[in-house]
Amino acid sequence: MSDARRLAVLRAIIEDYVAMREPVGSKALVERHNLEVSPATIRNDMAALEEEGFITQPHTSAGRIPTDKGYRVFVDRIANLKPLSQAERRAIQTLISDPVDLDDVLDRTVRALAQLTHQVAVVQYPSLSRSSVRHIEIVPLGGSRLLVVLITNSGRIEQRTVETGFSVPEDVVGELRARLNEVAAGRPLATLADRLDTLPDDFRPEDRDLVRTVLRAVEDSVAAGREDKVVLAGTANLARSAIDFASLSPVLEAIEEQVVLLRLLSEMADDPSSGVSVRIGHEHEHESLTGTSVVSSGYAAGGEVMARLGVLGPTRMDYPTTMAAVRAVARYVSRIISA
Amino acid sequence: MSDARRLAVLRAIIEDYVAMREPVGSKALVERHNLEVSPATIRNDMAALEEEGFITQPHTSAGRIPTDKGYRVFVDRIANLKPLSQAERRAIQTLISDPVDLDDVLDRTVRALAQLTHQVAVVQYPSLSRSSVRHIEIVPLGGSRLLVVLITNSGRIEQRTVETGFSVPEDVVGELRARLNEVAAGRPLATLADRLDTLPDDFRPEDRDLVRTVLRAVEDSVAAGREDKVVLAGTANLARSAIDFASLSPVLEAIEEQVVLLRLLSEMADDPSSGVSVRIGHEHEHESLTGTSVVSSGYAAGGEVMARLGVLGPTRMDYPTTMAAVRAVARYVSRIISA
DNA sequence: CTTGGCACTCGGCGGTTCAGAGTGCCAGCC
DNA sequence: GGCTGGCACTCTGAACCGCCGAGTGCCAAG
Repeated sequence: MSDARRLAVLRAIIEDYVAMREPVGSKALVERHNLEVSPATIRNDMAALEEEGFITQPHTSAGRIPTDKGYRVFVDRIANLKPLSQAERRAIQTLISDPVDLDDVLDRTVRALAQLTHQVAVVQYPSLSRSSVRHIEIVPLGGSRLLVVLITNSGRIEQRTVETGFSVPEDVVGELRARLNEVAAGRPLATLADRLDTLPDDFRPEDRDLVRTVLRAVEDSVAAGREDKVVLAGTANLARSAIDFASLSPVLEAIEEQVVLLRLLSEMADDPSSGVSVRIGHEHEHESLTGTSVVSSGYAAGGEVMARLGVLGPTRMDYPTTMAAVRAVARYVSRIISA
Repeated sequence: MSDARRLAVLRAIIEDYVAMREPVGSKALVERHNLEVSPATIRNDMAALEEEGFITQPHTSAGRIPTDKGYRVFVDRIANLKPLSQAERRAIQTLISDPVDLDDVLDRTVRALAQLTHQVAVVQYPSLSRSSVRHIEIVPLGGSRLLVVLITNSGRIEQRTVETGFSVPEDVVGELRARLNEVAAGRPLATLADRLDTLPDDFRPEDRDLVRTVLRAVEDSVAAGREDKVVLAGTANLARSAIDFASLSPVLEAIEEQVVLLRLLSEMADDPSSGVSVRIGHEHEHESLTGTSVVSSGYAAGGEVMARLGVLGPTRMDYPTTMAAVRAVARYVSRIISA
């Protein structure tokens, strides 16, 4: 038995199933793909493929559908990324052009991704702990409250209101700001926590408590649970792709619980050759998301990978196109952010 | 015919229909509510109510369901807001406690609202044009770019990167910041545009272009389409409440298209007595949202109404409870923000 | 190894039947 | 005049049935 043909059959089954959304039979297969053998031969191949666990029958006397394992070998060994059309490339550029700030970039990015893939798109904000300080700003809010604004090299801006316990004179704020930036600017946020104890020593004794309060606010931004943030788009695509109600609800819930999404993304590591990462169906740990695949890619700011973006869709999805779109968008947004 | 009883019948029909999600018949009605008349009598009342357009039959020989008009008189004349339970009040306070900033407040608020009402919740960010300047911050980003950060009295923070065309010395930035805040602080953003032409005159001639650039960035934040922003939660509740697929898709799309949501909210004005506003089914103009009602309320920062929050749900919803929840959350968030 | 033939399986579709819930109407009653 | 019980009628939804067709597995022959 030709091993190459069997893979061709698997490919054909997946392509047809993705397109038609219906179990595909041996006869339809030879008609729509020029396999140059008879249906009976295909049936033998199918039996073998089923034996190996790549395809399955919903019930006796129905066609075959791919299993998660089947999709996996399709992604790994059979399919190639399908290059984006000229129009699609232009669409990405148009959609993400002229952003006014980071929020805007990510918002447009996630929309572009949703539109391109017709699926639910997710974009993670650049990780704070992997960013460095561009500027720390301190703004008196009147009374004894200060607003601490942290601006990172990835363009992300975090703010915290802090209660100092006493009113801070304007000139002290000014000096504090100047000194703080002198010390912190350019420094990775992750290393700031280490110096939290020693940093105040550089300041006048009477200002040290104040410095500690401000630094704690900065550190707090990076603290667990605070630093991660995602934007979503394309939820409406769910209604189109889902077949039944039951499959829709758990996905909506996962989307709502952004923690789940974040865990999902952080579990993934890009394939070095394609630059994207794919989790198919039960490959991820979330029971309710069986039937859902994730295609994601890291994106970079200033050369270093900062966060991930990607899409969620039914395991029955067009992987080559989706993977290509995710990769293209990730590359483009990296360029924009690093600029 | 007793007019009071007819309203009681309408109330009973609505309550049962909301609870059971099925057309309700005359017999079931007398059994579940002590109306103290026979089913036949109720049938006469029902015929009259149908005549007036408050209820309708999906088909002959089925029970009755309320029409949008029926819900309307229910909300206006029959039902009272159902006070929240002690547990619910506590839930609101717990969910929205200890916010770190405005984003956090609104995020928690929208989640609380979704959880309380089991529906899709929407919270609009405080309107910029109704806010005033608390502080304008200018941060050099290196090269010829500046980051302009606008902080409003409602706690909202907007940022824009501007290209000055030349590198601006640190001390000019410092002076600019100081002078700008002197002039702008406390001033309503809406009036800032008016002074856009005259403001630069207060500065040194060589700095005026720079001032204009910065001011344009501020003004740009308030410009149409930029200033409106919403947060959403509870999308997963849709899957629970919707009966069929067709009713779900348009709502998801409207949610995606935040413009639609914003228009929807801005069309509404609070009833002075209850403090909330209700749009039922076709009462709003969006064809695809027939079948969807909106319950919303304005919320205030510092005494003035800044924006709206509310929920979207099926016309078949528990209005008394929903309205009470929306009102309670609006009041609570107003208190938090104004603090 | 491939192929045509063949018997078998099973889901989905259309048609039919049936019970139940609900209605409208009417005549009688208070 | 409004309320009520009785009655005939309507319509949906569930259950049932039988058939068609797509699809399979197996086998014997090429």
